[in-house]
Amino acid sequence: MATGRGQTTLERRVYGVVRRIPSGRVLSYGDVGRLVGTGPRQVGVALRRCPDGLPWYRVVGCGGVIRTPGETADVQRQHLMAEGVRFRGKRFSYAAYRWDQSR
DNA sequence: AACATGACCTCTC
DNA sequence: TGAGAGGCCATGT
Repeated sequence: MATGRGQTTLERRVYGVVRRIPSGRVLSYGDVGRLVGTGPRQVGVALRRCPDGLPWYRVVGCGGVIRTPGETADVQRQHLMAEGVRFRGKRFSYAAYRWDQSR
């Protein structure tokens, strides 16, 4: 059921941050949560809404791991590789591709 | 108002 | 290095 508003304030904040992630860069659920002032799980719930045009695939699990369930995981990996992320098996170096806002 | 759920994270063995 | 258990906290019922 809709709550009246299409999305909550928290969701809008999450989307706002995710939208700012540049191509070829990634951010973990935990980091996004830090930025918007909430926990990692809430970020996952928010991204599950997945609005059109949102680069949701640039949000990954800690340590450069795809935490997305089902076939969506493959889609995400394809998107990331297309932006230059080089996977090492099923993981990639999160430290190397992490979006550093200060730069 | 209370309970169950979840695209997570961190600590321990 | 890898696997398991606990903790968190907003959302939906």
